[in-house]
Amino acid sequence: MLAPSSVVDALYDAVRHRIVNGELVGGEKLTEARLTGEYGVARTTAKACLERLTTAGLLRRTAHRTAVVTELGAAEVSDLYFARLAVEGAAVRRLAERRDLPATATAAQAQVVSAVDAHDFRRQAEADMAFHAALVNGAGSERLSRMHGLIMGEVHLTMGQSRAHLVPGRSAVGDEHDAILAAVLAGDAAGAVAALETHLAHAQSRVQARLARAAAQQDAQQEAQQQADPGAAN
Amino acid sequence: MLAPSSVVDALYDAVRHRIVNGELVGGEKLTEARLTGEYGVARTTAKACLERLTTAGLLRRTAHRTAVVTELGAAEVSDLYFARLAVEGAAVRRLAERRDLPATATAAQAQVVSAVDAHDFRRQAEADMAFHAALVNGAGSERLSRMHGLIMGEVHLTMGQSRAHLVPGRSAVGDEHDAILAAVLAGDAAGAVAALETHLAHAQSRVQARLARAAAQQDAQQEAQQQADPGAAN
DNA sequence: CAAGACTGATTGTTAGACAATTTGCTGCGC
DNA sequence: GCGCAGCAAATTGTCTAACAATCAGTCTTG
Repeated sequence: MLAPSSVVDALYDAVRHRIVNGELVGGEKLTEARLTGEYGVARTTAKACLERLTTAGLLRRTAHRTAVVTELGAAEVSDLYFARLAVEGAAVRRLAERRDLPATATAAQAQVVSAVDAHDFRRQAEADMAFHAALVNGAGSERLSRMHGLIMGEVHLTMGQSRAHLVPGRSAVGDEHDAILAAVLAGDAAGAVAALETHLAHAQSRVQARLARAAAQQDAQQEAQQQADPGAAN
Repeated sequence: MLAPSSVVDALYDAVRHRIVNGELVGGEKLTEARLTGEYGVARTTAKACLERLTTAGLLRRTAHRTAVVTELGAAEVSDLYFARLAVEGAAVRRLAERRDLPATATAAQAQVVSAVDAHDFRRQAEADMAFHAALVNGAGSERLSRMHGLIMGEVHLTMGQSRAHLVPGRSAVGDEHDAILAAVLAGDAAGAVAALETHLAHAQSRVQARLARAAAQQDAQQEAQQQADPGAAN
């Protein structure tokens, strides 16, 4: 893993990690001056970095307004997974048609299983991302990979938010990944896509459930606060 | 159509138009200094613009090297259409499942037909882009639209190169568009996707044929030159 | 004739400046 | 007390100028 030669690249990676690791929480503001101060770079560089993070979906920004760390709502998560299925589905279909099982995918899958066994959520998330990226890259379409990269930043975001999530069953994730790989290997395009679809549906429902819990918790907090200080009600 | 409020936006649009209209030909170099001089903007602005054009696929650039206008080869066109089918296919499938015919799509289709009748190739290309964009946007997925935008720049490129192309049959394009819309309206998801697939396949084969002709022509030119000056070979 | 050094062009990054815009606050009138 | 105009601070958008790093071609030299 070589260090990025460009300052903008390095800064991008640094901030990206802080975001997906939850160090920079959703809704937090990120001014150009802040990056300038924290990393000792020129404002021009900071601006370029923010622009990239914005196109990657990790930040939201409109003209003349400060960039804020993306906070995905239920509808947006749903949209994200729809787009994800479109891209990964195309990749998996092609892989199955060619009976081409990318070595990187099986390697990543092994990492997932190992991380699950070790209860290492961070590593599991990374390996899961690597697995899906391997499927798409394995399809050998530069543009499909680019499109995938465009949305995987946001996907990573939903995983960062789930650091403390419960492990589903024993390891539904591992089994579902295996099902996809098996169908690909069998040359069963429709089956592979179907397996991918159910896998993504499960993943999404976990995210949505956690989102709903978080929203309920926040509501409860607000209510409690309101009861303690009724005058401050909107 | 409001003028872009940002200088970078305006510059981006201006250069983009010059590229897709063939004024800036494939392989041509675009330095930051050149934009600075031609448009009277700061180099910072020019650089930001070039970066955007690069992510849109209209330019190619590697670190420390001058950006050049993208020139698509046969393999890249094939890849482009594969990615395109993945995105537009997902959109059309969703539209059919909802039996949702976007008004913008039918409007764009009318424009296509009218442009075909008028033999106005430029307008036909624009309307065709608008039609496909309307299908995707009609699906209502922000991320799918973003991904589509990521590759439509390159698609536009292939159309700009075909300014002088022959009209296929009478208007296969119009009929194929109609077939897609009909299937969507009938709620026939599989049929709509299939219609889209054949449409895109035809479109691609036209582009590839033109590409092959151009390559053959270039070879012939090279050969003639070589015969006139044999010593300069290789 | 080939390998290496030099030169010009180009990009990457920084610093500082100013205009335009947004935002939060202040104070005014009601 | 409340809404609203306006002001001040913060922030972004763009520009100018400069220097270092890198690349492409040329030129020298053995």
